[in-house]
This record gives sequence, C-alpha cells and structure tokens, in this order.
Amino acid sequence: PFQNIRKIDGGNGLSRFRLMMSDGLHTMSSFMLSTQLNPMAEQNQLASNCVCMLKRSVTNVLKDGRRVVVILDMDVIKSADQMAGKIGDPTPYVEGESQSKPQQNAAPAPTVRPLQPPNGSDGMEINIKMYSVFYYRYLCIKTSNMYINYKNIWTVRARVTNKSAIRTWSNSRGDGKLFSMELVDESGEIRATGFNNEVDKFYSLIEQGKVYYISKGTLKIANKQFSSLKNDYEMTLNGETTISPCEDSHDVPVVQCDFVSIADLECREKDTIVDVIGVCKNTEDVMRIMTKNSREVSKRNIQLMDMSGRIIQLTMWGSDAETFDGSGQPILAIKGARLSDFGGRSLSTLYSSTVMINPDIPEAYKLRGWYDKEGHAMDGQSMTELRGPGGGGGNTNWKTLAEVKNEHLGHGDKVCHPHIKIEFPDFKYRLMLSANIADFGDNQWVICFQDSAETLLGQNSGYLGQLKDSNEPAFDEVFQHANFNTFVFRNRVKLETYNDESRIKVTVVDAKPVDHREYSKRLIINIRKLAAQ
DNA sequence: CCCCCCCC
Repeated sequence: PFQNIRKIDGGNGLSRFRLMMSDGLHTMSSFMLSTQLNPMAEQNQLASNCVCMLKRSVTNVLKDGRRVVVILDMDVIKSADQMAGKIGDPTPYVEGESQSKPQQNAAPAPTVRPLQPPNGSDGMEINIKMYSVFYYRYLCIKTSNMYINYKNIWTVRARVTNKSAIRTWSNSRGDGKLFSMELVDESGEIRATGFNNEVDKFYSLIEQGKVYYISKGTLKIANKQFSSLKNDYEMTLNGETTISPCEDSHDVPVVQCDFVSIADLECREKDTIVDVIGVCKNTEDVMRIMTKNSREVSKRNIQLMDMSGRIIQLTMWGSDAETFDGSGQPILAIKGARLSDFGGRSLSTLYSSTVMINPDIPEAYKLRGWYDKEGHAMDGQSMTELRGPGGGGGNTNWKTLAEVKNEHLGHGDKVCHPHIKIEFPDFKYRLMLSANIADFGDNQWVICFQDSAETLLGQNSGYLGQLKDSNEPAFDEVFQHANFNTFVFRNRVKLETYNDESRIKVTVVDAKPVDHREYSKRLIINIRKLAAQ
C-alpha cells in the first residue's frame, strides 16, 4: 500500500507516532508506529508523501468499533523527494462504505482483519494485542474517561518464554513472595509479575514454552535496569487477572532475541543486559565457589565465539553450570546476559537469563554453518583477558623465557630497586598497611602507617621486616592472624579527586584495643538517650 | 509490592 504521512503525535514520556496513510483511494489516520520503528519517524524518513510498504502489522478494534493498525515492520520504498506530491485524491476511509470495485492501477486497500469480540457475559472483553494495551495508555493521557473505560479490558495471547522460580522477600516495606515470567507474541514481548495470592493462583498453572490467554492486569512503566525486554511497560497480575491455556498456538513466536555481535560488546556499557549468540569454543570444568554471603554455588566458564571472530567468556551459574555439556561445541543463545568489565569484557548469566542450547532459530543455523566451514579453524581474538591457570585468551602475550631476556622486557622506564640493605646497613623498616575495617553497617578501606599498622598486626616493623626476609610463610601468617580483631579507630577522612573521580580517602590516625568498660558506658548513655525520646 | 544475580 502507498502511504501518505499527515500527522505525527508524540505520547507522554515514551514517544508514539501516529500516521495517516493513503492507498490512493482512501486515507486512514489510525496507524500507530510500534516503538521499535520510532527511529524511522525521528530520523525524518517518514516525510509526507513518501511511499511505504507495510511488511507486518496487527489490526485491533477498539470498543467503539474504530480500528487501529499497529505497524510492526515497514520499508520506505520511495522517499518523498522522489514523489511528485500525493497520489490520487483520497477520501477518508469509512467502514463498510468502500465495497466499490477497485480502480485500475490503484493499490488494494489495507487489509484489516477485525478480531471478533468473544461472547463474554458482560460483553466487555475484546481481544487485542500488546501494542494496543499501550495505545490505551496513550489515550489515557488525553482523556481520563477513555482510560477508565479501557483500562483492564484486554487480553493477550502470548507464549511464556521464561518463568522464574518463586522468590520471597522481606524488607522495610513488608514481605511476600513473587514470580515473574516473560511473554512473547507477534508484536513484542513483556514481563509479567505475580505476587502472593497470584503466586498461589497461577504459578503451578504456567508452563514455560506454552501459550496462554492472559486477561486483565496492571500495567506500569518498566525499570530497564532489571530487564532486557524491549518494552517500556511491564504487567502485574492482580485479583482481576485470568489466565487460561491456549491449545492452538503454533503461530505464536517462540522467543524474541536482539543479538549483539560479540565484537560490538566492546563498546557497550558495563552492566547492560544483552542477548548474545555464539559457538561454545571452549568449556571449563564446573566448580563450586563460596559467595561473599557464604553461600556455595556452582559456576562454569565457557568461551563463546561468533562470526565477528571475537571470543568472550561467559560465566554460567547454578544448575545451568552443572548440567551444561560443551561437547560437540554447541551453539548457545543467551537472552538477557549481563555484560561485565571483568578481564576487559565478559558475560554472566542472571537468574532471569534464558540459556538456549542449539536453539531452533535461523541465527543458530547460520552460525553452525559458518563455524563448521571456517570458524573452527580460527583462533579468534578474546575480549576477556584472563589471568592465571586455565586462562587461554586469544590475545595473551605468550613469551618463552629466552624471549623475555633477549627482548629486554621491563628494561624501559621502570627502575629496579637498588639493594638498600647493602648500601645502608642502618636502615629502619616502616609500615604502610592497607586494611578493610567493618562495623555492623558498612565497611571501608583504610590506610594505616607505622604505629597503627603495628597495633593491627600485633608485631613491630623491625621484626616483620626480618620475618619477610627469613620466613615468608610466617610473615604471611601474621597478616592472617590480624583479621577479625576489634579495635577502636580514630580516622581522618579526606575527599580526593583523581582523574575526575572523587572518593574519600580514610587514614587511620590511631587504633586502640577496645576498652570494654568505656565502651559499655557509652552504650548505656546511648540507650538512656533513646529511652528518653 | 521484587530488582537477589554470586567468583576471579
């Protein structure tokens, strides 16, 4: 169909573009551009009278019978300056009035497939797609009445592509339990969360991979920090929500990924959540590690490579790590992995990540073909600089011992320390100690000099210096022994700015053993103060 | 109303 843009409206907060289109015979102004096509409008590709081809759209019927066509995919096939104004003399399209035979040379009218309202008892429910949900939101900005009419009157038919475990929380605002799931239909994706009663009601009903009709729920603005889903909203299941399985569901997409090439991860911001697909080029053994909260967890590192020829390390956790089998170098697609700056660039799965092994998607077949044909012979360049054993990053600067000598590595500006102890027999050892101290609420890195360092370590500097030279394990033992002892610290705090970054620097002025008598007195005074309030 | 996401 031809298109003729007449009008563009911006929504509130998120921009929504509304277009008037013409097929040469009629105009219709209720076309909505789906948000992923916003750049077309923002970059002025949609100038009046340009000709567009609608490749994918969904049509929804509002309660009052008006149609809204949501454009999901569209190409500009002739720009406005290639056109001599508008085509024909189109008149506004009125429902049921356009049964006249099509004119020659005129493109067919846009196909509209109204969705039939189900025979619901109250006649209130209509089937609409996700984008229409947002269209109602958009309307509510204009007229609150409409919002009241339309709110909670929607049904989505969507596939559950990811379902979380049930999690409990407890904080100052209360406690409870929740689960969340990710939903996909032909128009997009959205996250839905159920709390407490809704967990009991729906959790066991929902099966990952299956399709459901979900009616009524609360929509709210999504916090992008916690989700990679391409949607500005998310859904909360509420007391009004109904969920029922949909049996005939082959037409509902399986999963929607927006894969970022591994090479492009270089310039992405740390902590962003991305979808990545790659060949598992190398698999490390699973290992058990202890978290900072003294929880034991399994982890496994693998190296992923894609057609950019770059490799990145992915860390998987828990059962994903335990059950993963890297033999045969499978294709891995991860929806919602977190980009970290460890080792330069690396990836980690989250609780919310979907890990797909040899997924049945075109990108996976393409990658498999490429890898089997040529990729397997490539070394590849790693984005993750790995240290220590097991590292094998592609850009490790390998040297033989002879090369290190012959190339005079390290002979540049860096000066080796002279042998002070030979040259100055009467020297004194001084201490500079970096330590992490913690109270009940927080912790802080501090720097200690001679006296306070000796107090913390429980040894004088001269003895420690000798020990370092004569018995290194015993020297190390002193530092281990110093951990988890309690002192009263008097500190100096100063804001320091380095490379445009400000941080407080804390220097210990003195550290004393705890005088429990004094400390108890202070506690009693504090308790009295609190009791008097 | 959650938002924990681990280790080097």
